[in-house]
Amino acid sequence: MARKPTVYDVAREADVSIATVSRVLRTPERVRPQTRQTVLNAISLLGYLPSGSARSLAARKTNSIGLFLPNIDQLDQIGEFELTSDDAADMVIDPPQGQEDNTDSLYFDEVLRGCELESWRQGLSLMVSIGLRGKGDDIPQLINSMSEKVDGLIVLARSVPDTVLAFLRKRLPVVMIANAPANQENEFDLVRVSNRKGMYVLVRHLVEEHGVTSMAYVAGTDDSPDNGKRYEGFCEGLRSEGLEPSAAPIYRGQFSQSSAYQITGSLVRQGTLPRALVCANDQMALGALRALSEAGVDVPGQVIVTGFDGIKETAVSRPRLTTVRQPMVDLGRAAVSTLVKRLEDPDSPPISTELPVRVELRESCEGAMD
Amino acid sequence: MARKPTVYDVAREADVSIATVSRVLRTPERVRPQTRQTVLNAISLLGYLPSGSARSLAARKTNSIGLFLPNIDQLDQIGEFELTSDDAADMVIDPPQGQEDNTDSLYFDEVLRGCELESWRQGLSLMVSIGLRGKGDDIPQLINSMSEKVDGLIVLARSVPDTVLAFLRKRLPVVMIANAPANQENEFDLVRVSNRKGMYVLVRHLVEEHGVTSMAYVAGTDDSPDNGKRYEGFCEGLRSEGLEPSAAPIYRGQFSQSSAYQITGSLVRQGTLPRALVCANDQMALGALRALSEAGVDVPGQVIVTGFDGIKETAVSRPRLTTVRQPMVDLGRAAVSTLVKRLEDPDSPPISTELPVRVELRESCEGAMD
DNA sequence: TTGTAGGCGTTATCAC
DNA sequence: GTGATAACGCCTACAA
Repeated sequence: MARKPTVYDVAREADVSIATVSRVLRTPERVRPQTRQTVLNAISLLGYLPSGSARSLAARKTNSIGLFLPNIDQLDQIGEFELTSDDAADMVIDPPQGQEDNTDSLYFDEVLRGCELESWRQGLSLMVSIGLRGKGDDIPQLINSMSEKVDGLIVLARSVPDTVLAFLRKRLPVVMIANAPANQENEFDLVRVSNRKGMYVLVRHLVEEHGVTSMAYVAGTDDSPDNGKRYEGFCEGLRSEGLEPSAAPIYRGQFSQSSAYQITGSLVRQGTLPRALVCANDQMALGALRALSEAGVDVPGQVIVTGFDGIKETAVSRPRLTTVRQPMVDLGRAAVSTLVKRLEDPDSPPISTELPVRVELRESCEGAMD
Repeated sequence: MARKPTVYDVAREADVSIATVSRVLRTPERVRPQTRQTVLNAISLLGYLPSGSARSLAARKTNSIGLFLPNIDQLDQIGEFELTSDDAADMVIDPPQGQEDNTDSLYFDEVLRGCELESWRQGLSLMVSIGLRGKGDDIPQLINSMSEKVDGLIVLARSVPDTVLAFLRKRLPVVMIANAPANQENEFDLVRVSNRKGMYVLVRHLVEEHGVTSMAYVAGTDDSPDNGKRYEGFCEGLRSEGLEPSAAPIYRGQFSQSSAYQITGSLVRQGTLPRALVCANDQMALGALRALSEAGVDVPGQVIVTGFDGIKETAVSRPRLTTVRQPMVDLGRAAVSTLVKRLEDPDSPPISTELPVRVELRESCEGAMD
């Protein structure tokens, strides 16, 4: 493979000017069919492929967009990767499961799918990157890696530190998925789900269909807007049923299985289990389920448990978990769609979209009133 | 936000030449500290961000690589996406699970993670795209979308038609994950796992530790090289234990849960269940498990079941499934690593890497001999 | 150490 | 319908 052919090579081969070659590619109808064919032949003969860089430079846009996902694991621990061909097979007995946090990645992967899909439909290329860790030192690296190569950015909540976010935002359009930094909600293009409404509907269902009057809220970290919105919905749901939210205990978890596992364990030992444990996410609901199962507490007979997010495990746990499913793929698609709008019209006011969620009823609350 | 600032703006602001600005960015040590600082100030004052296109054009490389994943769903069915803000929540009872094929995506997502990770480590940007469907019509679209913007490509097996693959290969470096088109195995840079060895070790384990002498192979589609290699390993395993491979029945599935579910159901009804069902992938093993469970057949007591791939469900099924785990993240990392080598040295001979797999023993074959 | 100038491969605006 | 030619924003000898 010699040097890559350019328009000049094609032009020479077809005996036309480079302008004509360009036209054949961009506006074929403005070229006489015969000339066009000659050029096309030359192109395929030489195996010519236009240079994206040159094209982007001239057109002043890249037709690419970037997506930042949160970093799952500690990237710090990632070392060299050694390429060694090794036709072998180890054997292990009952391998431990991965860190529980990994299941989060499912969420992101679906969002990614959505972005991929919609970018493809819109004729855009999608550039993907894991987010940055805390230190701002990585900014130069970030710049080199991505933002200089795209027309706009999609950022999943908390995948990029606020300072970096501010930096990027000054330079190119940014769409946030899930939520913006505190107090800047109406300055960003935003795509999110109706956390509040989902929890609201769920709580009302518990009261109306299952006669639950005593429920506790197992919260996530308080700095999470998701958690905040969900708690709001929880309170509103209670209130709309004539129940007093302040009478419902809050137990503070960390969005993790283990946190809810411990909390639930304590409640069992103290004998202070409510009729229903409403968890701020699925991971915690699963943790609660595990603790209850180990304690021999019947779900949903004695205690109802609900989650939030709709991760895959909810459909295979025992009992299967009632949850509020987020439309993750649509989140991605909506984000791309929003970004495209923003690129077309840079000065329009912020676009905010709230996608509906879906309450999915399963055994963990089913038939509990009977 | 006015027009984006360029080197010229920065140069003017700092009262230096554009060459100096460039040097500050690329080779800071060759600039007097004082000048450097002036330039840096101007840069941050203006919010200057170098243009990736221009840089790539001048440097004759993009520092980006592309990844093609197979398209999961039928993209044809994907329509417009309408942006509508809708603070709502539906409710459904016991929603059906997604199409079973979706679990495949887990596999790809992990590969993607690996690519992402290693690209990041190597300072490269990663461009992601779902593959193309059969028709070659999409080639122009493909060209515009991706190959013109990257230095090299990573392609997951069967995510791109062979014809398109041939086209791309002529124009830029391509690394295949899993396997190359038939009869071209030694022309490609390849990264794969030791399917053969994994199955071999598994089969020997079944014979030696569990005394299994009667086993059946539940195959995937025969056009799959994976399936072929695994079957080879199966046969070799038997042979090495003094058993005759041709005496072991093959049941032809489609890599899908339902196919194995039906096959297993038939075996139950016919009363022709072997001591062990060795499945070519996890999906089929799960299907078999389901059929056996419904028929009241004890696993592993009466029948041992094994899978291949190591998808997440294997760790939560009942009983949990013995399987051969593919190091999916490492596949991705190895692919990027290979591509980097190829880019550094375009003319070296094809690089082929085979990563070791890991046999994971769980209840579906545990204690079966006791 | 710093500046000048040519080139990277396209697109787009003019004339012809 | 086609062909010069000037951007596009950056890099990099080569000079100064």
